[in-house]
Amino acid sequence: MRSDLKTEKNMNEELKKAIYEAVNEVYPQANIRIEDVELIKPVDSLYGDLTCNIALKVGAKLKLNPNEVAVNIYPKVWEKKPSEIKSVGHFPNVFGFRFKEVKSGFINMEKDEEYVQKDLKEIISKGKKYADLDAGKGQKVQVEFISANPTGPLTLANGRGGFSGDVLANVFKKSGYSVEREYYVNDGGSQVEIYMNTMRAIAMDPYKIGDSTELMYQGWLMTELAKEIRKEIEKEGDVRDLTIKDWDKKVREKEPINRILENIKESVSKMNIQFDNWFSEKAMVEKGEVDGAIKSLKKLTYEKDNALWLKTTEFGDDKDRVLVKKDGEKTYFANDIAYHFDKFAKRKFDKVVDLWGADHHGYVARMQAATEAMGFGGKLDIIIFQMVRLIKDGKEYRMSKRKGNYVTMDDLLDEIGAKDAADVARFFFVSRDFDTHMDFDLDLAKDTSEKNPVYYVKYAYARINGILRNTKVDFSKPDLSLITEPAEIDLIKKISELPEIVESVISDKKYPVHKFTYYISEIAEKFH
RNA sequence: GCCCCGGUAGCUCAACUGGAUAGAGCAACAGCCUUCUAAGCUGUAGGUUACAGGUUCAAGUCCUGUCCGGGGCACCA
Repeated sequence: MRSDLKTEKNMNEELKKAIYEAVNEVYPQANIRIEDVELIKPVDSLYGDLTCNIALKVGAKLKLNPNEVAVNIYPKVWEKKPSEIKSVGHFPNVFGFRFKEVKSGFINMEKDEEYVQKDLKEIISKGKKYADLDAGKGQKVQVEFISANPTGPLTLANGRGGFSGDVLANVFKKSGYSVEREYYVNDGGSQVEIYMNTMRAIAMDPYKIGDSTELMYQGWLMTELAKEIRKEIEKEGDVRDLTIKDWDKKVREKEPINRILENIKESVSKMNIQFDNWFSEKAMVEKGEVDGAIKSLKKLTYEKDNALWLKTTEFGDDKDRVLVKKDGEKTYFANDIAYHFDKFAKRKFDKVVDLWGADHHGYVARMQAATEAMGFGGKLDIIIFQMVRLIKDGKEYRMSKRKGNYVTMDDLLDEIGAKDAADVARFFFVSRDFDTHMDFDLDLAKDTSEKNPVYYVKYAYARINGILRNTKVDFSKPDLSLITEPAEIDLIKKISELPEIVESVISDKKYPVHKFTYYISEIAEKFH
């Protein structure tokens, strides 16, 4: 089955071919290959809808004036008859684009009106399915994001990773992939033990920790939770004679990790994110999967200083890494390898995308190396996103000194205050390139006027719906000949860029989802 | 010391992967509207893309070096 989008792509290919042939007819000595012919979207619609720079290249090669070259080439192009399009039929212009002008050596082209109308027809008939691609047909992809340790609440950084991951998963779905969203719960390993021990210590003697110490927010929350748990234990009976062992047992019975995980799940749901899977590290370890994964890598490991090492340097890492420590404990890295082994070997994902904060970038090389060592090279993409600061009243915003400088997602959503706070946060967090440090402007986020880009877009959406409610137009039988206003055509052209944008986001390993926020702002602007 | 990311208008950021006159939103300024306030509408101005070289017909974009900011360099997780 051939989608209309493919037809457009094919037409572009035909156009390229026609240009290529035209150049070789007029300037055979330039030795232009078909790959040299580029069709580019101009920076400004002033220059039309599509442009070709081939005359600049030929001009440079043959030391000729590019303008003259362009003028000599373009008439030949539109003499060409594309092979395939004939059957499609009725376009007065066979390529969907007609010649506009030669300027600064560029051959500028304009999209044909009938072609624009055809786009509109497709947009109307497909509705929400417009720009659905089949690029990922039959492919399983997993997006893993947030995955914050269940030892504290979600913070700003998790907001960025969370919303971006969720949006990326949507884009994959739009591109035809079967998508799974996953949260990796780090509930195993020695870190949890340390956490439990600290909880027990605070619960036993909450005043020792006291109010005087400058604790980080996570520590602060931990203290609150430990005090709460102590109160519950006190209700159950006299605590004066309890031993450390008793305390340990009782604190564990209160399941502090699960409580925090529940808190995280609530925050995630407030963010309108739905995970398909909460993957427990602990459960994986208990199933013995780590040993299995290590075994599968046996040929690439060696013993040194009583520890077991993986030769990650053979796959581009700058040093080898320890899998099993000399005390016999497995490293976090070993668990992570098992986790990714599970994703690829057991669950058979064709592609996995992990979203990590910038503080994990040093971990990328070894994870990629391990993935390659396991035989799944090229299937893992790791997105590193830069840090987030919260700006309020023009200054970096911190919570009270006692709580340190962690700002939780719950606090942020409360602070924004609006009913649709999650939408606002989503838009803001997603609107920056992953490589850019982000300042989250709280004052702007709280503004509900059109100054706030989120509401600018939302109001446009509301107006569109208002018009649709009151209109008598029958969209099942649109009269396209009524579309003549330049503003209308402009808007349709913009909307019809969507398939291209979806495609470009998904095919770029950096997955620049921020493009969508700019795109919808432009649509809203053209609509207004 | 080494590695990663950034440096673009007063501020926060874009720039479709090397193309044309570097664009938006805030803020600023001018005018209009409103009984006042808040807001709104129209317009204006704002740039040697950190700096110095290099490659190219063409560089914010690629290469080299320097400076500044952020992050990271565990048998931690």
